[in-house]
Amino acid sequence: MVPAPHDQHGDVRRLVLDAALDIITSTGAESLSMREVARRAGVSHQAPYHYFGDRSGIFAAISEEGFSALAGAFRDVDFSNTSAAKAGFIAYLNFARSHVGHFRVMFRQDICGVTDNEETANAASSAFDELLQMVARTIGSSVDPKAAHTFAFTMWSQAHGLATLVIDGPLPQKLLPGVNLDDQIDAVINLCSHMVALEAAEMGLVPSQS
Amino acid sequence: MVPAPHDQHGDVRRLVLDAALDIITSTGAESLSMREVARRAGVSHQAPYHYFGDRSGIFAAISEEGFSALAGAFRDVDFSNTSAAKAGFIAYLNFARSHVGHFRVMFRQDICGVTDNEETANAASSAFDELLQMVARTIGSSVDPKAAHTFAFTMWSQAHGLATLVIDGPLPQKLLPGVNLDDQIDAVINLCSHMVALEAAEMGLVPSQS
DNA sequence: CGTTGTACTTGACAATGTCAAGTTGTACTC
DNA sequence: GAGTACAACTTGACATTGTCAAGTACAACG
Repeated sequence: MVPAPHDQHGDVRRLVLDAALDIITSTGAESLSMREVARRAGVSHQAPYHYFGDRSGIFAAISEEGFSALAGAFRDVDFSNTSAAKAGFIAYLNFARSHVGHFRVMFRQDICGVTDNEETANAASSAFDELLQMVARTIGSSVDPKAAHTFAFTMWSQAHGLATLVIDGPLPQKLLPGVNLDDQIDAVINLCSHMVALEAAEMGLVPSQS
Repeated sequence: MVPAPHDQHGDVRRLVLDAALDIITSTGAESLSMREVARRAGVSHQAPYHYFGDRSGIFAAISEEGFSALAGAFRDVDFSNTSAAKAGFIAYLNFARSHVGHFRVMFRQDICGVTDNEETANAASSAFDELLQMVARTIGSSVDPKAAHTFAFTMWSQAHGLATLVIDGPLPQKLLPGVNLDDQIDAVINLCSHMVALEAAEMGLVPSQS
């Protein structure tokens, strides 16, 4: 299901995907209608089906794209100025906030279809691998895999929960008066990073940094 | 829009709500069709509209119910055996896993409608208040409100991220071989609680407990 | 006994998801 | 260079959906 081999005029697949992302970003994934997507992409109402099979095919493609981009974002993190943990949190939040459409879809396997698309699964796996490497940077690589996994799930939960509550959840409405969203996010990230550093230090593997 | 004043035969409102929750729990919120709900509840295809106005009205009602139940779950937490933090994490996860239908809806204001239903907002507020109390139990009540808020958002993010990744996300597929889901969840909760306790201890407000 | 209001139901219609069957153009063979 | 094959669409059709409008039934109140 790779892009067409001979695509002469404008890449319809991309047009469709971008139209879908637009809709998802502005009105959410549930409101995505195949016909509306087609209309925005300027093609017939069946063209999207040609490329993606059905709605969940579009979601699966978006999900794959999202996980690839997330893996890339992790890979490009600059660890020189802060702890690996903090840099990771920031990268995750930046990704979520700049890829709202992708983010809203990629963790929802209920809408990506049970047809757990292989490419999507691969993209998700490589993002997870990057996460594990970030964890290794934080707690060292000599820890046993079980503990490393638990640590990874924990950091992932922290970042993911924050991103979710910011994007779709009620966090922005719960801000204390006078505190703006960006500052609040920073504060939470700092606290998370600090807690992670304390834990890592207690594990005796790396010195507390940050 | 409280339940009808004189409801003689079986409570249709409840039937509709339960049918909706069934569908959401098993196939997700997007696949909820008003007509299917009506069919399952054994009423005409317009009965749900009478009570809820439209789709988002049903979601708002479910959301309200969910936040009330969550506030109740927080209120009923037994703090005698563990730290407040750990008890809170456990309560949150238990709630999410036993109320999948509610949980899938309540944090998605995109589908609950912009008509931010007042009752829903109140229910959400009281759940958040309970959370703040739990935080006060953890870090003491003498901390300034800004720091307490940040702490609350942080713990909420941890719990919420974990719950989300477990219920709709890919966490269950990323388990190490030989580790089961419940044990992994426990391990993450333990780590989170420990980190929170370390942080609280460092803040010098309460002794590290757990 | 008439009025009012709630709790629905029935009917209708435009829009949607999706199947089936065209149409067009490129590519490759013989 | 005619024929075949195949990708990349389009057009048409149909059951199903969300939602508006109008009806019916029945308790409560005066």
